[in-house]
Amino acid sequence: MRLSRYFLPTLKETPSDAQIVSHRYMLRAGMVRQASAGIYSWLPLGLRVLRRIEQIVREEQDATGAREILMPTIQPADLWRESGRYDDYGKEMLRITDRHDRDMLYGPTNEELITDIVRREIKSYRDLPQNLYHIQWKFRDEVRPRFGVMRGREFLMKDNYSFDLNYEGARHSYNKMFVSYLRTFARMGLKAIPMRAETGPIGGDLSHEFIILADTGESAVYCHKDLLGFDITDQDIDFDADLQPIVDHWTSLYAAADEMHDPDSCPVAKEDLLEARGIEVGHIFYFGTKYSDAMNAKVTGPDGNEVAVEMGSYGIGVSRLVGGIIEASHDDRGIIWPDAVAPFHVGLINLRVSDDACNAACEDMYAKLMAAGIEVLYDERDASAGAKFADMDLIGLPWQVIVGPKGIGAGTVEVKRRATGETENLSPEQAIAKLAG
RNA sequence: CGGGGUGUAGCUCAGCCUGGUAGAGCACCGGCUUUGGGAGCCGGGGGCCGGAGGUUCGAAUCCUCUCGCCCCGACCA
Repeated sequence: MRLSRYFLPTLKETPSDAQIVSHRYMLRAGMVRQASAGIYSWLPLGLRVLRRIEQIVREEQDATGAREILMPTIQPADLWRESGRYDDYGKEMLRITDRHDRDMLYGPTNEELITDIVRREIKSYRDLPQNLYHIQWKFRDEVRPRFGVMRGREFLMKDNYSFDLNYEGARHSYNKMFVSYLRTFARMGLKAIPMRAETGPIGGDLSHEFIILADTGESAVYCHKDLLGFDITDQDIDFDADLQPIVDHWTSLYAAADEMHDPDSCPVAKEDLLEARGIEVGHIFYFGTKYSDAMNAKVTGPDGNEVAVEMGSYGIGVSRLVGGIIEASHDDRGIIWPDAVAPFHVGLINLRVSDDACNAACEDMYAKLMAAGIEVLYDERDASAGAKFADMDLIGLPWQVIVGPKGIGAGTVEVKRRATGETENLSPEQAIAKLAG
């Protein structure tokens, strides 16, 4: 992509209403613009990151056997009256009336809709288990939106819902998501720690929040420091196998969010206890037959009797992750994208567009990088070197290739790793080989 | 929803206390010169000072009401 033909409105100065670092950088890097409190438009660079994250989530969901659907943003109020939540939800739910004076709402979540779909179509235990997900915009009319996209009113969320015949099946569905979430966040370059969460009226041990650590996290978290060394990426997972050992391993060490932590009864020795700030990026829980009972979602079991299906629901805050990743990965010059979610792999900087040799070298490099399947953002604007360096550091692409008259004379280009600042002078061929590898 | 703050050019802000008809830097447009970490000079465009009402000869400035946005708390993916 040629930068002069892209839409990347970067800001040199920090907009005054952005306080935390991810919000400031998302505005400055031209990723989003605010439409209203907690509601954002996504500009090209931000959208690319959002799509990257979404795709990783999608692939990891598919790998578990979950199936993607797409439910609407606007839902009829009647379904929520069935479950009893229309009155319970309060002002967080955005209520709308259509032209026929029917009560509608902008969905804050989708248990009612999915339960309605499943109860119509799933009649026999033979049709179970089932796990359906979608990635869709939600709206919760937060009293106080803040932190940019991390606590918006409108947000993109992956949510899915599992349906099983019995508790054992539901538990396996839950474990699948538990393991899947570990893999999903690890692929994004994040260290996410599962923590016991409040389970509400159902009780039991089947609710976990997945929290990434960042100094600016919104809540305090406490965990055994050895948890940071756990790794899920070094093993192949068979989602049909018993996943309980993996879950047991990850839950063997203490980890608790603020509201679940009691310093007096904490089993971890002080020197082993990590106190940090965290951002919740995922939440999974089992809720049994809460909705299937209320909404009459039953199947005929092997014994010929009807039973309410066992359900669980699982959420990942896709748009929140964009901010969360920045919180976890930045420096004082800008964003440092993990490779897996970076909007482009390489930023190519032409330091002197008025120089024929420099242009020719850049054009050649640009064409060859693209031919190698590498996503490149090519800064061929007629701007000062300093401005280009500053913008490229700000938008945080993993690699920079800097082409200027100095290097051209020596037959080299400069390859810089954004995260470390390390640079190497390489021939164009060596540079391409390095970036492709 | 309680408490606090803020609204002046695209952005960051000054001017307000002590009323006299709007400014700076950056950005933008034109020209020339520059060119390895947000360049220089010259010229230019852009603002019903969030909105409504009031006081006054006169309001960005004082008063009242209202709306937006931000921060702290309670609440939350």
